[in-house]
Amino acid sequence: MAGKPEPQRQPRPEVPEVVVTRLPQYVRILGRLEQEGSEVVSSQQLGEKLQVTPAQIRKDLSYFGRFGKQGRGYSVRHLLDRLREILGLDIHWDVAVVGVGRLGRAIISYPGFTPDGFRLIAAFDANPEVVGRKVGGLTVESMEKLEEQFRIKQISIAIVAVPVSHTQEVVDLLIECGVRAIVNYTPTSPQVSKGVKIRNIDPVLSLQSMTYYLTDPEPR
Amino acid sequence: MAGKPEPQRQPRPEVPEVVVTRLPQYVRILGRLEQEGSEVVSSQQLGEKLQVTPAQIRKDLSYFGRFGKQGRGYSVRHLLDRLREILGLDIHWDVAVVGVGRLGRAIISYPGFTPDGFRLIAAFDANPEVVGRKVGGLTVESMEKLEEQFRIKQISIAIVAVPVSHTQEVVDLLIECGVRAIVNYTPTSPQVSKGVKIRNIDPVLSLQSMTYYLTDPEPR
DNA sequence: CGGGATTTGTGCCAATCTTCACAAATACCT
DNA sequence: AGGTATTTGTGAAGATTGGCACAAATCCCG
Repeated sequence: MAGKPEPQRQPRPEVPEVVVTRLPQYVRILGRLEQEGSEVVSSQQLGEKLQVTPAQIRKDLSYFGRFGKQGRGYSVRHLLDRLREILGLDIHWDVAVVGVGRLGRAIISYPGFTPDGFRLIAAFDANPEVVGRKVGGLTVESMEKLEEQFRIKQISIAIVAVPVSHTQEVVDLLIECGVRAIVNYTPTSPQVSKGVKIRNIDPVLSLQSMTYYLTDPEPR
Repeated sequence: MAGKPEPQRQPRPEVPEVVVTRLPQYVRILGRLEQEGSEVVSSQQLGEKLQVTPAQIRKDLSYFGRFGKQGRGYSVRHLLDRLREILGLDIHWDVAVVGVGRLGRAIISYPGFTPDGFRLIAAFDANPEVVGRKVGGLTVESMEKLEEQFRIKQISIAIVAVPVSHTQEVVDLLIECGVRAIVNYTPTSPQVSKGVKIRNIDPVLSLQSMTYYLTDPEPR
């Protein structure tokens, strides 16, 4: 009756969010190390590449298990596999873009954006002049189709690049359609219900916070 | 001898970096409030718009002075002016882009990127086929011209969008040329010397950390 | 095969950051 | 004018996060 055993995911310990945000960085470095042919790496070496203390890396990893070997370090291949599994990067994710203005088009067209494991499968826009156009291999659909498409295709990740004035409204709609993860490119911080994750990509805020230090006489 | 009095900047208290990163968000909201015609706002109201506790806002502001009035709140206009001053947003900043590939072009062409007070004034690329081309009103210059241009024009902010393999090298060069603030669009975390600020814009990391929660049975 | 060198995982402490809670000041209402 | 309702600024408590330092395990070399 029961099919092949599901890839058994570990039960979830209580993990601080900061820790989770660091894991993809570890994955990235480990990926590069693997490509370079490294088989083993220590928390020391990893820390140097990431500007993080070795203790932090070990502590972070310890939330999920014991992956290293004393006196030796971590198997690059093994740790990479485990971390991908933990992050859910071992399965494929479908992603849709909402808002196909200048910014949306740039996101869709930029090849480096969708990393392994993510696939852009739909794009939506409210502007009738944009609907129907092909952008980077995708045909832009109307907002009316959004709900149906998200439900049919079970899309749980959305990228939002609509005008500021419509952001909250669109975010609400997406959540309503079952989306649980949103990358928000608009210069706003939309409110999301519990259980929904949102990440704001906001280069302007970055710029504006750095100028604080530029006006400072003494370097910090 | 002495010219007109310099706009006297306050002496700098010891301010946690997280606080500084929140200030631009306050500025943004205050800007919108001002446009809407609000004259006064309380930490309570500000907090609701930003999903932050009122206490945090008051504490953040208290690092820089006393801007509010008990029983009333903050003058939108006045607080906005003070924060802009504190962040150095009351003066103009010249910015240059290094790396004019797909991503660099998108950044340069996207009108929403450069907010008030920032101006893109130069672009550089190593590829001879790109050098000399016009992109969004800028003529791309060769990397050989970079040092001279940065020094002559006293550019202290750079946006980096070069290939991963050249990132550290370019960052080192920029710092050498006097740059003290860098917005890095490459998927790496370059090392910078003390006194130099860098902000990494890395949507892929955002995506990859959210999937952790998507694989979780219980919503967090 | 034995001893020194590495390196992990973690208990514990330190540092940082957030929130509480309240006195003091102001506004508003009757 | 007096009394109630707001709202700030902040000291202190609380929560979170980061780092030290060491026992235990493993490796490596002669």
